[in-house]
Amino acid sequence: MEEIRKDNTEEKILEAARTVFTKKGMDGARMQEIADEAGINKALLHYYFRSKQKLFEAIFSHVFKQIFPDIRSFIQAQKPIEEKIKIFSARYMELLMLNPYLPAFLLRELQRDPEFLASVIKSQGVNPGELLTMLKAEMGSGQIKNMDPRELLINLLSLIIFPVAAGPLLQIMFFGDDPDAYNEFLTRRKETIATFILHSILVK
Amino acid sequence: MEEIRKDNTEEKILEAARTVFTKKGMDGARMQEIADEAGINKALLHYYFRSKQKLFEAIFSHVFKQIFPDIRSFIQAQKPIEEKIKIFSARYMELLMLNPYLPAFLLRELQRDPEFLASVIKSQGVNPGELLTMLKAEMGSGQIKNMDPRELLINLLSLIIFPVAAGPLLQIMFFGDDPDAYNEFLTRRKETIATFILHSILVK
DNA sequence: AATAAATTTAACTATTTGGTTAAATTTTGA
DNA sequence: TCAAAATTTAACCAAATAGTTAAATTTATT
Repeated sequence: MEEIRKDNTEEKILEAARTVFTKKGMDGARMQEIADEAGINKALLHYYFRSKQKLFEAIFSHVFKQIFPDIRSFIQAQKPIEEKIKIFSARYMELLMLNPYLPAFLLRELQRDPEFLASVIKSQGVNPGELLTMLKAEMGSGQIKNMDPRELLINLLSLIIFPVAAGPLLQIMFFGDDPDAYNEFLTRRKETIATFILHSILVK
Repeated sequence: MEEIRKDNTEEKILEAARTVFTKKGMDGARMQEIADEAGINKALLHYYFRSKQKLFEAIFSHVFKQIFPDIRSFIQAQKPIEEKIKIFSARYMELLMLNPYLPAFLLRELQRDPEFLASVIKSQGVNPGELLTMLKAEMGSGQIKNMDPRELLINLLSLIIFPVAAGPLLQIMFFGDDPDAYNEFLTRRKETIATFILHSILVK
């Protein structure tokens, strides 16, 4: 059936575009390079996606969904706050370690075109309200210290995302330019982030 | 004297280039736009800086020095660790709030060309060794909990840099797209970052 | 005033790049 | 086998852009 074939080619293109776009950004990416990476020619690339912009938007939305996944999928409401934070940071770190280019790509593009970002956020229905409410509840029940829940969540995201986004820099400055040493560090972080945060916020 | 005049124009160019490059990145920046921003024409721009690459390298090094300033200048060795961390995060936050485009610019470009980054780091003699040694000493004397000092320093940098780098995103997602609310948040952070960290690492 | 340097003007080159086109070929489903 | 869809080939166009050039003009130095 054409559909399978079409899906395959479309998949190949999207995968290739993701690779090139996340590494080089919208401005640095070349349609020819995406075609090469997908193992097709430029004519076919435009046959599937009319323009670079269209292709970019498809990639951006996709990547955005990836990096703001459905939080409910990895937070179980009934678990204690310790578990929630441990699981959240471990899962998120794993996600980023599999896609190390995503954070810096997102940060770069959202600076280039904040309006587009806003439209994606709206259309995607990203809403941290639920998470914030949950944190607020934990504070109300005295499990963790009282503070602006946004601050706590942003701290958590900072500790998870920044070390991946700044990977090349940290690797050189702190790990003797050794990718293995850096990756071991990231792996350890899956646990140490939660520890670090919990030490700070748990009411003892 | 020509020197003063030359300096003025060169300064104007560097300032303009900094503005355009940090906002749009190497790939997105246009020489014409830099010339316009500097209030000169393209011919003169090339008269001062032979190529876009040369100009970019000048900017990158400059920006890099800014964002990795001489740490000794704002950490006094004799103060207790609480003070050191408070002052460090407050000063660093102030620096970034005055230059909000720097973090995302750095992250973007270091991903585009890690080799160039490495050469800049070497030539600039950036070396966190001193800071790490200081932290290790504080741990040895029982002031703060024992941990990998790199982890502590990276946590500190994460909490400071990420919320600025992800500014446009956070502003939309957490602050109702209100720049004032977001900026107040950043201002509060000058203190809350230190509090958050100290709660986590101080030996009570 | 004379000279040299800084700056502008404006046209131009060469290259890159996104995108198109049309014809040929291959693949696929009916 | 036939028709439609997918893919390739190869040439092409138009726009953007980095960089150049040379002459004219302005500004500063002596």
